[in-house]
Amino acid sequence: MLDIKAIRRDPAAVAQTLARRGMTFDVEQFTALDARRKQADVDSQNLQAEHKKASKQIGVLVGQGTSVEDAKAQVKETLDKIAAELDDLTAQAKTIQAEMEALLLGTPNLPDPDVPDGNDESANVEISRWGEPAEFAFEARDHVALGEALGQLDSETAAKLTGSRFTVMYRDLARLHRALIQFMLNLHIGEHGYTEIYVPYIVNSDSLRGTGQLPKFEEDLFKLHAEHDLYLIPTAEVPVTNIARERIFEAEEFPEQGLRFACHSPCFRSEAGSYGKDTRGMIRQHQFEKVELVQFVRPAQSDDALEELSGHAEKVLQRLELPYRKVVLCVGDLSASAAKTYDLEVWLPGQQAYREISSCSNFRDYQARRMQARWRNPETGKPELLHTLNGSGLAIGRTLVAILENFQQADGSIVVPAALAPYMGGTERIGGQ
RNA sequence: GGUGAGGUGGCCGAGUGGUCGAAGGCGCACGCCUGGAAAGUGUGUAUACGGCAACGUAUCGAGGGUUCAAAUCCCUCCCUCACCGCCA
Repeated sequence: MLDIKAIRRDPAAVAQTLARRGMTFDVEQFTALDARRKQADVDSQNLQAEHKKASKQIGVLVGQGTSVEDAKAQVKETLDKIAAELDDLTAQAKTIQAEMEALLLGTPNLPDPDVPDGNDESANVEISRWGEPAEFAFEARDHVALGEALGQLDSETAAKLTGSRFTVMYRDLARLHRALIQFMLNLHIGEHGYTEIYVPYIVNSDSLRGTGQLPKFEEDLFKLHAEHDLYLIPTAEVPVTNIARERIFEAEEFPEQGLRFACHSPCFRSEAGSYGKDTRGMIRQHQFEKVELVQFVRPAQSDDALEELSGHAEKVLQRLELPYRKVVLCVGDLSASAAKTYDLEVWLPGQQAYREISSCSNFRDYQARRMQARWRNPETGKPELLHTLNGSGLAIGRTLVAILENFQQADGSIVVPAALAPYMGGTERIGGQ
């Protein structure tokens, strides 16, 4: 949610910045609505004050010994006059208030000035590359062919159990999948200063509103058939970020470098609107695992924090010896809540392409304002909105895909990256022998 | 799942219809006292919105209702605790 005060200060500038996203922010509509809101507020509040005063007068009179009936009679005329208008005015004020709320909730974040223009991913700008895509002396296969040949990747059985876009894994592949989770968590908590956290995988609608999945993107979520609004999490970002919701961190519990949480969780996405996309293999599933990094930082720190956080995700790829590139998303590819996003794209020999494996974003105070996530600034003594960031560090399924494809051998076996050795119980190669 | 008791300010806790945004205490801040400290003592101490300000409005788990007036009464829901039942 944007700061309504900032919009008031310079609505044209806000409209101009949002126009970069291809979004029309109607300044006149906003200004008019805001003026109506304020007028309705003032009017109803004044009337309420009068009403309250008259009511209290009854109390005072009764306290002085007047009978209740007599006291009522004395102020009846005033009260009747007020009552005639009051309901109408407060209802009006509420409606306008709700309109404004809806407008703000539906308005996306302002992209940072250094985010490039563009309509879609083709306009994303590459920042760096790491590693060399391997040259194979044989025809590189994709992860589906490799996994099925090993007899360890089985989408057919998953389709029987549930449906499309699910996977069953066996033996070393299942273990490799688990090893990746352990490896990533240990790296982030051991070397990058993150606190490990475990959270619910089912959240309420307040949490989803806080991080921005609601109200606009309900169709991407799995909603539970329950009396109250409960959803499967689409990412650990939701529960982890929301631990700060409606909370004020005191300065001593909010260190200079901010709060960092690393969380492994399954993620559930309906993938509505992605029919036909990535239908083969494990790239786009309804259920996948991810290690998520979430940071709460002081506003002055969030620029640096994004660089650091994306660096933490990069470190995972480097340790796993997976070639990748880093891109900054253009405005058109930026999610609604984000001010700036780096994507890490890993090289997939099976597709001869770089594919997204991590997305690291600075949300500035956009999520924090929705959540009322604050810290007490010792300089002012006042609660102030903090900044939130998150990034995948990394998506497990896609990392598994990358390992299969990048470490494949001529005989179809897979060499296990050295970094995973401690987690694989001595297995250095999957398949072959 | 059943039964019972509860949810009030940073914390504890009083308040069962009327000058209650809320007694009292703790904590915290500042001052006095002191050579310094402790003790003592005085003052202050929630958040949001509107207003230059005085101040106004809202918030006593959430939502709805009754009433001139609700922390207080009624309804629905959520949560916590205790006991019982069931259970990975």
